[in-house]
Amino acid sequence: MKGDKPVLQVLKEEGYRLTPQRIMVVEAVEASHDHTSAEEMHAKASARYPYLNISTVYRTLELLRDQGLAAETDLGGGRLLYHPVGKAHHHHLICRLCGNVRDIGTSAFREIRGKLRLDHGFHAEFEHIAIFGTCRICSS
Amino acid sequence: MKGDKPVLQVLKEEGYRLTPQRIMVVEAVEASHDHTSAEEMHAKASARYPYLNISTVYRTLELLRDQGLAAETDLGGGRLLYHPVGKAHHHHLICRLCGNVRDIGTSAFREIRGKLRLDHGFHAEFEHIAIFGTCRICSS
DNA sequence: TTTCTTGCAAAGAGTTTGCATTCCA
DNA sequence: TGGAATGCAAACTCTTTGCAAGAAA
Repeated sequence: MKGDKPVLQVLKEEGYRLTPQRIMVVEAVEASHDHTSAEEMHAKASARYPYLNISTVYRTLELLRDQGLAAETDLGGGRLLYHPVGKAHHHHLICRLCGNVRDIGTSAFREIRGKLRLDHGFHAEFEHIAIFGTCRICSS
Repeated sequence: MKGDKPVLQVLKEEGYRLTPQRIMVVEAVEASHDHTSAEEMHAKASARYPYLNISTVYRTLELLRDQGLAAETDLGGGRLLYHPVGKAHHHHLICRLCGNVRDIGTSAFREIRGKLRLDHGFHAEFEHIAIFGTCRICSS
């Protein structure tokens, strides 16, 4: 995180050009409440700006990630997901049956985090854990 | 899990042919102490049986997975990993710096599992969690 | 103008699939 | 022998990259 400056302003100050494509991708990242893939962003942004190439999306996401302006997460499934930094950390309960994703806070993991450090000397990041299972509705 | 019968015996009883290729893959899975990718198995098996196609490896792994004879895990990284079933469940501490993977038991997660069920009615599977972070050595 | 960005197409990695050939039971 | 399994090549998904054309400052 680079303070609370708008992402576009940071990019500009770092000497990067504010092209329409980059603006679109930045907006797509900021609008992604949940984690979003490059292809989803491309689809979303293409609706408003038809001439946006998927490789530009990837390049911009790479730029944002390297600048610490977007978080890249690999939750499996063969694709990378992105989301704005600065949002509170959270984990995901993913139902195998209905596919529903529910976000939960980090409090439940606080204890185990300490335990891993104590027992294994391991500093867990525990930022975006995907927990698979069965949700309340589907298991009843 | 289908009892404790040897994998090859189960396959035979289910009417699948025991080809040299399948035997090689089954042995590769059973020999994989850690999780192993299809390509690693192919490389290993090819050493002894040169005419083993990678697509046969994939097909056999799919068969073993569907028969409940091998576990498939997606720990991210763009590839699927396989390991024998029957081994005790465990989780992984993966160091972002040195890449080292350390297995830990499930006891640390027992508590949180109950918590998720209580608080969210969510039945977590918690079988193969990948926890990223920094290991003892790298963080010192 | 001049360097940075983009688009396009091609190349990757990992995985899946169609089809003719091979081979196990 | 007959049906299942394999090998091969092509396709497929997601991502990266080289290079010429285009655009921001």
